[in-house]
Amino acid sequence: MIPVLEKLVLHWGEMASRWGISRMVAQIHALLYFSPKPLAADEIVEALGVARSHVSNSLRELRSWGVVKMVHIRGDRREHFQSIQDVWQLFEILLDERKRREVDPTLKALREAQALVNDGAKTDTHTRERLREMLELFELMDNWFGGIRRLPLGSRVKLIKLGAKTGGWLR
Amino acid sequence: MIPVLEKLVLHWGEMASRWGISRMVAQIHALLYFSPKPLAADEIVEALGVARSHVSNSLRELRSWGVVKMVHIRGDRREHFQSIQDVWQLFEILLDERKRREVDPTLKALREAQALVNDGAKTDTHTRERLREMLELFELMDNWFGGIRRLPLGSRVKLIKLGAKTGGWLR
DNA sequence: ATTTCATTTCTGTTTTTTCTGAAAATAACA
DNA sequence: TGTTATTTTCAGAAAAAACAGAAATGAAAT
Repeated sequence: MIPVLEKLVLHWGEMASRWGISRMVAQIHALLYFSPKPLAADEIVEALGVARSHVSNSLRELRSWGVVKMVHIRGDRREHFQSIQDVWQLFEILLDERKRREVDPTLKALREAQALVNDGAKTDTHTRERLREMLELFELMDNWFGGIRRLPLGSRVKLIKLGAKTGGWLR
Repeated sequence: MIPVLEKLVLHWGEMASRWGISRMVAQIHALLYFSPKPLAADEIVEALGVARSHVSNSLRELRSWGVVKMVHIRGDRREHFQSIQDVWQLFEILLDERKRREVDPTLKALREAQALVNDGAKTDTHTRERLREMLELFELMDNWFGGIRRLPLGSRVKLIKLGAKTGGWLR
């Protein structure tokens, strides 16, 4: 593997635990994203020095998220895999996935707790107030996300680019 | 523990792994956040049925993030702990921490890789292009975050509330 | 149809993370 | 200062996650 590529793949792997995914899944994705051509499972095995079965399972996970696609290369019997190339599309999938896993379940739990309180469950005033505020925050996040998600991708990108400029918010 | 409170604490614990923190840390924080009064370490031990030492370590972590403070209760020799109560402040700390752990190191790695390429390291054209795009995205995120972070908290909240409204972005 | 190559499933091992309990350290009180 | 209450440190046990390798399944080619 070319040094620069190797460095990136290893770093992706190191970051994996912080991103809440397994190291191998992250490494494989980095490899596919930065590689100039689709790779067969065996080539991934060779590049990363890992068990064939594990590559198979990791690829399944990546495909289930929609960040990696299977492609057929003519003249080769094996399946090949390639990552989505557009960073913004990748970013979007990542964000959706995180919201689904990290926000939605808690929003649900908070609503259920609120429902219990409304039905007269015994609760301290202070607890009730904290619950109300926390639920409000999560509802707001949910709406915010829904709102920005409804815009076409191009507008979202523009919006972020605007916000990145100094003073872009001040209007 | 009151049922509603217990439900919330258990849920926080379940979500912990998805949020990239340990279960106990999350449970303790939920307990302190929703509880009407500061709690002593022993009270946490009793409420959660966990080893004293573990509570101590988890509290240290929470304090290092600044989400939990120590308070003295007169007439009680023991230390007591309470969570920051303002949800927006909590949210902010969480976001800062995540950026620090999940974005900053990768931004650094991407810059280093880019520097290698600029210094003439052998790289495929395609790889180089993917690197450039990915770095651009991360730089943008970094700037965006820096920009919004520079606003006073109140403005940030307003901005999110605006974005949450349908059509709030369309102007 | 059977042989061959490729992929997946499954079981067990290794590694990592979380958590415990005893011992050491620290701080309050008399 | 000595005594007791409280907190922290640390080594290792228990639980969870990542990973390997063999066996089973499936799919193309002759």
